[in-house]
Amino acid sequence: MEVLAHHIQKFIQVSEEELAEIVQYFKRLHVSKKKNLIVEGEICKHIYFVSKGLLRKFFINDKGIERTTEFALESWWMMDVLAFKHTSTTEFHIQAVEDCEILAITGENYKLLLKQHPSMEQYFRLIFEKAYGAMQMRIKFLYDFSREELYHHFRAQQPEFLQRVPQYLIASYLGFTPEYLSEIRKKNIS
Amino acid sequence: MEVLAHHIQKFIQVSEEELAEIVQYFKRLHVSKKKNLIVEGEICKHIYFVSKGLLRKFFINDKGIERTTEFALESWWMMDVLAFKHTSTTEFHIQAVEDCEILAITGENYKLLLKQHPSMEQYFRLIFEKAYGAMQMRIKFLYDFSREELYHHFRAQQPEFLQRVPQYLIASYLGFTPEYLSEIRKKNIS
DNA sequence: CGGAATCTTGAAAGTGTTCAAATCAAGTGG
DNA sequence: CCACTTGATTTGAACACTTTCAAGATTCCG
Repeated sequence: MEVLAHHIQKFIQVSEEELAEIVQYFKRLHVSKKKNLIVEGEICKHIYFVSKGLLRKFFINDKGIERTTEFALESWWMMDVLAFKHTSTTEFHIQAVEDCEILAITGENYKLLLKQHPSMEQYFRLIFEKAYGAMQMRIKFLYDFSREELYHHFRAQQPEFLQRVPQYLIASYLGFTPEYLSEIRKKNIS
Repeated sequence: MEVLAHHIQKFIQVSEEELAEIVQYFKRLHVSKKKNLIVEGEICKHIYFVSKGLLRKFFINDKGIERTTEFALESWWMMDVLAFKHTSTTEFHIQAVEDCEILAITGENYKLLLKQHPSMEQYFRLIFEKAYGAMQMRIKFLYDFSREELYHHFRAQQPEFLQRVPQYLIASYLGFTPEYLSEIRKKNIS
């Protein structure tokens, strides 16, 4: 819970007492490597905060191939926002890449939390502003770079993932095949 | 201003009096076709609400080609969130595709508005939630579909744009060349 | 040690781009 | 209202980037 509490304090001013109340809306989950928090077709009842470990979000296309759309590590939020907002079925899987400690909050508790603690409106406004901003830049990169350039950019900007995530998931995230990643790496034996 | 007022009321409960105060934080702009609201390299001082017309956001890549990353029509917000948050230079241009009526708010007024009218925290939290959700789905489509499929999907989901936006901008938005769009269209003379 | 999962290799096939030129459409000034 | 100029769309051939498939090499884990 301390990781979340600390994260909230980075964004808004809130007393220790209120913070103690806030974190009680969350429940703690342990998820071991390769286990799913939610799978395609299920009603999306929670959003997740990573206090330890690394999650990925992916879907399976009509050829049966997994495409990873997001990673989340410590202090990142992970969710299917739209499915959560509407309490509808998700098209995604959320899976642990490493053993994880997760804080989860249900839709009901989310609404209650925002009602009882209006300063959390500001916290989530800031979180979503930031997440939206990151997505706008991500779209730009997807439009600007070739697959090979995406790899070099990812490698330069987020080297921690290369340490913690197997190659075939990196390829899945960058939108190409493991074979092609292998080829790119061969060219840059540096 | 009515368009914005109406939009706010769709998301939060707010009295007519407060609404009247809220809209005063915005200034009204007329932007004629092909004119820019902001260009690459400028400090991003505003976010924009489209009350009439159609905007696009684009950048220019190293080959000098424009890539359109977003469109916005009536009642949509348009912004470079990150540059706005940090009052930094933007990498984007925001341009009118048609003659537009725009409501703009500065960073200072945005902060003031949120401070004076806390219910606007909720409004923007909901706006960003939704925008973030839309982006998550957009990323999924970009990962899931070929360029040709993206066109068919766009055509099916947002036909109003095909009416209002020239083909070369559609191509620019879908991430391919006008020539290729032409080829796709030829195959589907239906 | 053995088996499964991951990573690499290379050739053939596909998807989308580039370039140059032709056609079509639209707005402007006379 | 026509003629002209510019902007937008189409065509086709050659090329580049990325995938597919099938196989082999390597690493990880029980």
